[in-house]
Amino acid sequence: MVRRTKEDAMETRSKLLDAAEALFSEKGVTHTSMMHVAEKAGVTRGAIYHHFENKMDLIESLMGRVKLPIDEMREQIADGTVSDPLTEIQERSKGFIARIESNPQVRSLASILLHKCEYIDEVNPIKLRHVSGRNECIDDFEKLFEEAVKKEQLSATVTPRAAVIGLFSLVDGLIYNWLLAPDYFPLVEYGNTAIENYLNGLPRQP
Amino acid sequence: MVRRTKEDAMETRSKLLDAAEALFSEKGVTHTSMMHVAEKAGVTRGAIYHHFENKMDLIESLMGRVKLPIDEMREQIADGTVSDPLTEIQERSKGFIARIESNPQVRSLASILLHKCEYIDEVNPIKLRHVSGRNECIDDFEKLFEEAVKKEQLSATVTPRAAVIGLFSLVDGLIYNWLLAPDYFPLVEYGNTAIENYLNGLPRQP
DNA sequence: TCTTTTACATACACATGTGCATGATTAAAT
DNA sequence: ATTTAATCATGCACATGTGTATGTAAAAGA
Repeated sequence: MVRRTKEDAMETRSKLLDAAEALFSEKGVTHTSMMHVAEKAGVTRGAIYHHFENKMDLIESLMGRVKLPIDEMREQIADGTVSDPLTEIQERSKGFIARIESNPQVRSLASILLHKCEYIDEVNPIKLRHVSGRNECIDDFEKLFEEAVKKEQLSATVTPRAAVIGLFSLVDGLIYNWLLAPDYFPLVEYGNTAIENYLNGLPRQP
Repeated sequence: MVRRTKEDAMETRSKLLDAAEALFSEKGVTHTSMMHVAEKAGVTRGAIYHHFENKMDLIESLMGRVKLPIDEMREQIADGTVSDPLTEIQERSKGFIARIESNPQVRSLASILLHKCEYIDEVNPIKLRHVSGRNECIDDFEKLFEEAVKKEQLSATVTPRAAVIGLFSLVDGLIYNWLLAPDYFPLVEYGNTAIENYLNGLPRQP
């Protein structure tokens, strides 16, 4: 078979991305060759190099295909100020880990980001994808914490930035460890209580 | 030069391990070849294959050379029961991240474990090194939390295991994010307050 | 209908990495 | 003093991966 219809081409492209996603999250990025991806997708390497420039381009397309939880959060957070910033923070954090557990594709990408690739240098698109939207997201949450202090939900001694870093680290650590061994603990159950405990531990207004 | 003294041999072995450690944490494990290590150590590949069987053996020796913070904690925790388990937990957690920041070699290994290798399968010695002592360490901390409940420092509603998972995830996340961009936040300062906040948020005895 | 372009397959050239076998020289053992 | 064995260096065979150039048949366009 050669030169099928345009819809067929998009389908093979999707199959290639699916194959890459599965193989990357299973065997790691560097341990997966283009031939592995092609075989899994049922085509030859030529098909890959027609749709993508190289492995990096393939990875970028893979990452750009899904909206990660962090991107979704940013969109929701953008629309105006909230009345109860502290519970807003809590709900968004819980929704974050909930999406990791419920959505298999998001889980695969998170696994690739956290466990199946090596952060070698600054120009690594995987690393960029990981930290770019994240830093902006941290800024957004910092504003929420500032609001919480302003509304006297939290003590003025709370450093918003430090509070955000702690919260994000907690969420990251939960996901990191859960993906390492998903049977070891229930992510949403333990994660939700951990988030609650952390937020409850922040100094309140006397 | 060939066949030097036995002390010389141990020195070249050390140089090889040093070179591997530096290169692994800089360029990633899979992107570092045996020739790179040999060149950095000032020898040829033959020297490596004399001292180590293969890359995996080199990695294992690398990991076994230093005592990671988690190993140190386990030793200290073993000697008898403590009077104040909650502050014991807090001090150990703080000491953990403090050692990451202060000891460059520990920091390098942590960077390799968290960012510079791919967890491909179960027999990966790096992954084993990472999770083996860890699970036992979790068990130890679980006992400390049980003690804290028994001594009525914490409410009986606290699930010790969930509390440990949360604490470890927080510490892991802090280290993970800090190693990703050390200039982004002060690890010990933010980390200590985050740990305090988390522990303060655990339900207390009324 | 004819031409052009697309969507791949095939094949080649090249680079890189590994494992091992062998060689050379001297420390260590006898 | 002689033999043995350790410490590397050197070189070969092999495998794997990449990028690209070229071929091909059908879809798209004119």
